[in-house]
Amino acid sequence: MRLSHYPINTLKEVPAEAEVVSHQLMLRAGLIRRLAAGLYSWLPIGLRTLRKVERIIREEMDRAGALEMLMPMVQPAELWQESGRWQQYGPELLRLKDRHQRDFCLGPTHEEVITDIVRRELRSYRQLPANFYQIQTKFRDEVRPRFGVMRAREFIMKDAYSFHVDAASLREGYRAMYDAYTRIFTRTGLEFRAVRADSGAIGGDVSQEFHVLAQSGEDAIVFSDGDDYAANLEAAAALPPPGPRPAPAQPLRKVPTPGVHTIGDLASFLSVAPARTVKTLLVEGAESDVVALVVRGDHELNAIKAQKLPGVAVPLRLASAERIRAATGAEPGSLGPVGFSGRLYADHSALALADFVCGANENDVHYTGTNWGRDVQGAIAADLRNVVDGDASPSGRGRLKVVRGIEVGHIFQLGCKYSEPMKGLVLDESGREVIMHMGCYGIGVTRIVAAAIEQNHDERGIIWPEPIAPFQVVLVAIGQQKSASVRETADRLYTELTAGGIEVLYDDRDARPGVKFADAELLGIPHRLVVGERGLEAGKLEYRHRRDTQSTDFPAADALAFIRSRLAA
RNA sequence: CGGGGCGUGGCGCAGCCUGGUAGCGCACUUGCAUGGGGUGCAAGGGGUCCCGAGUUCAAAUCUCGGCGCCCCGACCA
Repeated sequence: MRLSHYPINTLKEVPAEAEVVSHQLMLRAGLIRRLAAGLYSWLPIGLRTLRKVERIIREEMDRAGALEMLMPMVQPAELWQESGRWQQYGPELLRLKDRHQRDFCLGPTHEEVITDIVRRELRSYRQLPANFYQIQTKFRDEVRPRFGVMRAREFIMKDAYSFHVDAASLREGYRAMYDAYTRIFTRTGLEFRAVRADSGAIGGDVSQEFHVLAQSGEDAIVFSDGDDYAANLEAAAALPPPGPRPAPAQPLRKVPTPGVHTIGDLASFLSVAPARTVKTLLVEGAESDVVALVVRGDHELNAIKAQKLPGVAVPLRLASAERIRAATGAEPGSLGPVGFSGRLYADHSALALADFVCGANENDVHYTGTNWGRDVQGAIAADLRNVVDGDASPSGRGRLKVVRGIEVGHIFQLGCKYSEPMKGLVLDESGREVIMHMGCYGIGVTRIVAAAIEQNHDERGIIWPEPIAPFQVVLVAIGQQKSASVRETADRLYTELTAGGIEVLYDDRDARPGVKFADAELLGIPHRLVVGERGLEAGKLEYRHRRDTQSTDFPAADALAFIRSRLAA
């Protein structure tokens, strides 16, 4: 492509709405433009990268034996009522009516539609296993779309659905998708990690997420330095500390703590480590009561773990101030387990403490020297907290490390969650009707592009991983308006390289060198070729990789071979 | 949804407090110069100041209502 014929401008200034680098750079480089909140147009250069990502996904899905198809984005309400999600899904599901006042929604995902197709088409176990996928636009009316294409309302997703006679076949199909995903993310050139996940709203039993590692990631993921254990922070188990709890050494004592409402305040007021204190959170119970959750002062409550406990309302909600007062007689900030009469869960680490500090359920008063058993009865041991750096790995080997990640893929063994209510049945070998087992597998295609930039950029702009760069080579002609030899050489190179199957972005604009270099770097094209009068006189061209700090000269005559060798490198 | 902030040429912003001619930088057009790291000079084009109502002789500016967007907290590819 010749830049002189490309009318999209790059931006020198950062648009105010863009907070994260990938969003800023995508706008500045002219890859995307915003239409409305969470809605983006893909401009030609951005679309080239998007298509490359799609191509890699398509090739690997095909190779894994999945069959591509395409389902409508607009879906009838009946299917969603059948699966029960018309009620469950909430406001993220964009609902609409047609001219006959019939209810529809914009598909946020396609389990219902595919299950409907499969239950009509597949009758026999002999047709299984089957895996269907599509690369298609999804719509989720996000509460707060942000970070550009990273969390947009409309986005492109690759979604695949597999169907099996039994759980064993599902596990096999799942494994095949795991392998395909590993190949896909490896091929995109991104640094990623597969982690165990909580299956959340989509449901099912087993699930793993694929994360691109990046400081700006919205998710916390943890892995062990001792083996291959890796999990989303939400799903990472915290082990009970080893060894028995020390015996009580101090008497229970009330101390006034005026104005102390946080663990930080408490720790400095009493000069104790936060790890010697305990915080008590009251949450709504399942039976209109309140449930107390106790974690060590320096730990954080894990909401996913907490809402799985018997008696806790789903989704997890902190109790209101009034309910807290009614249950304890105190305000948040002075709560504690001593004398609490309702259901009481305590995290393993909190339970391992002796002589700890906690609220006294009396405003501005705390206890010191608190001990389980002696002062608090009926605490149920549970894993309630987020793991932290240095915790022992649940695998039993190594220590955990917490890093940030961007979720770009998620695979699930759904089991019969959809096929059962929607009657996805086939006949098995013995002629009996059995419910199909189902897996589903998603990739955020548009999100991969943003994640790639988060992981690969510098102060000058994007640095595309080669497999998904919009062009392989940027050809910069310097002073071609003045110099016929520069112009002719650059034109000839462009023709030659393009004919040789190389994707070249040819900067033939009547612009100054600085402008061209700056744009080439902002756009992040991996290989840069410069044609200038200076080098040409010596029969040389200049080559520089986007990650290099220095250019290298090479003979103008071997351009094609030279570039080929660099592309292969 | 709850809390904070912002809506002024395509983009980034000033002006608003203390009402009276709409301004700066980038981008764009034209000309001249320049020609290896966002070049210089000059001349231009482009704005219902988010919308509506009110106060006033007069509203970008003050008041009220609406809409839109951004940022901070519970979800997801």
